[in-house]
Amino acid sequence: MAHADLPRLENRVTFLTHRINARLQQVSLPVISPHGMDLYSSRILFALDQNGPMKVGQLVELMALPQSTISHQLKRMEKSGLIRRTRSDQDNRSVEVSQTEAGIEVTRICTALSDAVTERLNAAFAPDEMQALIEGLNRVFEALGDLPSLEARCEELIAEG
Amino acid sequence: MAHADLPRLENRVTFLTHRINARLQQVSLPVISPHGMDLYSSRILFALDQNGPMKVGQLVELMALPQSTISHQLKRMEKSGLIRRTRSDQDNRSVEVSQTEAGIEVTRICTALSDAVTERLNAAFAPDEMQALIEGLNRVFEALGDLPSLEARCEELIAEG
DNA sequence: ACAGTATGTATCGAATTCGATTATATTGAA
DNA sequence: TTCAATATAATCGAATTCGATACATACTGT
Repeated sequence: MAHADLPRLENRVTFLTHRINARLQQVSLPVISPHGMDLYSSRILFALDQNGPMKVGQLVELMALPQSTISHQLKRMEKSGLIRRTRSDQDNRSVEVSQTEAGIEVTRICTALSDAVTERLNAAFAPDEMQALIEGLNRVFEALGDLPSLEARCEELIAEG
Repeated sequence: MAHADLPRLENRVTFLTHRINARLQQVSLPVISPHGMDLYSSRILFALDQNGPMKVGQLVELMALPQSTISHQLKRMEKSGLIRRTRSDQDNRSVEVSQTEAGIEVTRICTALSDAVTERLNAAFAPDEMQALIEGLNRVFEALGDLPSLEARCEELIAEG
């Protein structure tokens, strides 16, 4: 419970993931921004390519981003001709998102980028290490899931001083 | 080399780190935004508290963000009275950043938040697992370091089709 | 000395993010 | 059937991000 056994900033998982994302951004933008893409839109295309058409809500869930952020991304992607948005027949509230021909073409870039990164990381880890890392990251994501109790604990720590 | 052995989006390290960051944002903002903080400024305060005064360039390095982003953050943090910026005596080009009294006070919130998250994650992992995870993430960060060759490999993959 | 280059930050402007709100469609209950 | 509650996505507006550029100081070789 003492403070002393808590790690320094550079050894905290969430700080490390921040740095990884920040650096990935620097690697990725030069490759994909010439095609009018960024990391978010790139992942959306990747997901559509992998899963087929998806509802907006599913993309929000997958990306774990605010709904308005996804909505804006999709609007831009539609405007630049990468995706189509069509209201579902079953439920007219929801919207189905699918790649256009142009989108499929651009997805090749996104896939290549992600594959290049994945190759690079696979080269830096033994297969079982990589597997453990992926499982660990999934567990981290899950552990962040119960937000209310985490906030509560936080208030507690603040009160403790 | 075949395509088939590359993992799905949900099992790629960089996508997992993205989701972790996105979810962390959702956990954190309710706690710190009432105090005028966000994750970036929170980490900057944490770093200053841990390391003492730092130069702007050191913060850029640590945070792995664009220099202009850090500069803007610091400007806002100075404006809201959390930090001081003073030009270095040794080198008048560089600027030393340090916490103010108010900044030290707010740091308690930032630390509590980070500690609450760290506690939560420590509870979800055995100590050696956590250690392996941290080392793995550091290795991921390093592996993303050699940007030119990564970009080159990417172009190669695009060309291959 | 001093031109040329390198280094360290700040600023500018366009694009993006995101909480709050609005718009629309569906469901359920009286 | 009617209408309140819920579900889904788009829009609005303020704040943030970030590449490009400007600016100021330090270094270097001649």
